[in-house]
Amino acid sequence: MTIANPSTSDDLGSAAQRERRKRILDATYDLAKSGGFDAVQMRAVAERADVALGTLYRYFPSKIHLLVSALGRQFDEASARLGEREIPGDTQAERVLYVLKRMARGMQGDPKLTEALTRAFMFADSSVTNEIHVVGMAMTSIVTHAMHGGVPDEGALTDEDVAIARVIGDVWLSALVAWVTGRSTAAETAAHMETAVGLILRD
Amino acid sequence: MTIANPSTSDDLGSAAQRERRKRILDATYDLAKSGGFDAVQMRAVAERADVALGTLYRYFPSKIHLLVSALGRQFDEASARLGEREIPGDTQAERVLYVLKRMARGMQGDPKLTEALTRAFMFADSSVTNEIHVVGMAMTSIVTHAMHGGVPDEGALTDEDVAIARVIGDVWLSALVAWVTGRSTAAETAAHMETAVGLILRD
DNA sequence: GCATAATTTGGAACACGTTCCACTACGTTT
DNA sequence: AAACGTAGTGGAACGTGTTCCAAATTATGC
Repeated sequence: MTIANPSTSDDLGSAAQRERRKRILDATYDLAKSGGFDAVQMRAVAERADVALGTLYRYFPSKIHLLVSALGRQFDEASARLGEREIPGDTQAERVLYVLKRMARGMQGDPKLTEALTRAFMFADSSVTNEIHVVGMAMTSIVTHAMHGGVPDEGALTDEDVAIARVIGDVWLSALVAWVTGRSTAAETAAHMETAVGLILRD
Repeated sequence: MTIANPSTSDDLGSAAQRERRKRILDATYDLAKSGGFDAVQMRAVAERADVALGTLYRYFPSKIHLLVSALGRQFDEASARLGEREIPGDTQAERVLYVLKRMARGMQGDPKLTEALTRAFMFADSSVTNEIHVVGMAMTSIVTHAMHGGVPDEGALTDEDVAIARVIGDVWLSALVAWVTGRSTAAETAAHMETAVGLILRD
């Protein structure tokens, strides 16, 4: 018996499988967008994606895997969009804040979606390492890209740059959780990020 | 009809109620310590605390409230223990790292417990704001105490000190989540915290 | 085109968080 | 001491994530 795992194996399977996978992620996205974490119910996802429950679980072994995969797709897209353009701002801090604010705006426009994806990310255990890694890389790449002003000069990426980007990503994540769970407002979150970036990126 | 809520009301109720509350938190602690988040099952907590399931829910309206309250008790104790002593180290960075490492050691000694409490903390929504606040304050107070060298000179606590402490707390939390969920090792976590504190607390 | 393997389906079943209810025990007021 | 209200008990029941299975469907090798 071949053990196929369409969600993590490198080869993406047949066209029909790729199509199913996309339908599932789209359904997840829609449900998350309209009702948040709680609305992403496995039976509902399966029904909307027009697959059986068992099939859904074959593609994504848990609700968390499913949501984190959807988050990964989001971040990849955001990262690609931002990668195309120059980032305005004269200092690293300004550019990073520009990008973070931009992302924050996007997320605030879809609070339910953001809540669902963030919750899943925070709840993920080690079985979701691969999917998490995708998100972490995208986050780091977004921040380093902003630090370097949007010029794709990858040679200039030092270890310290990456370390800094990871620290900023950490603060961003904590702030996001606080916002998503209603413990802080969007304005407080923005102010907090300014403080943090100001501290970390003193030029 | 008086609406009693023994878990959040300021007055802690009768001695019997305080006793029940303690038994419940102790049971939570024991179960979390031996089996982590999944082992803290409401029926199991109720049974071990010798309380009916309905009573458990009267004291703590959800599993998350329960675990976050237990976490709050932990942090309060840690904060009190640390508050008594002078913190060794010549610079703010050294002292903060000393304290963080100390806490990390404690947490690594009880990985299951740490996993349960951290998971709950990250999953909490706005209905848990009060309990979360207790934890946040304890964390901030631990870090600022370390920054000031352990001398209880509260007058010196500036807004910036608090902001810095919060940023460090954010990084610490993200690192903790990564460690708890098996995405990074204890050593990586420690190194990451050194980087972050070094960046944030350049004297 | 057939035989065989792999995948998908539909749905039952289970686990655990949560809710609800009827009943009992207890402490307070009078 | 009697009546009343509040808290606690025991247990059934419900919702949703997850698992499992037999039957149907689809893909693959010959």
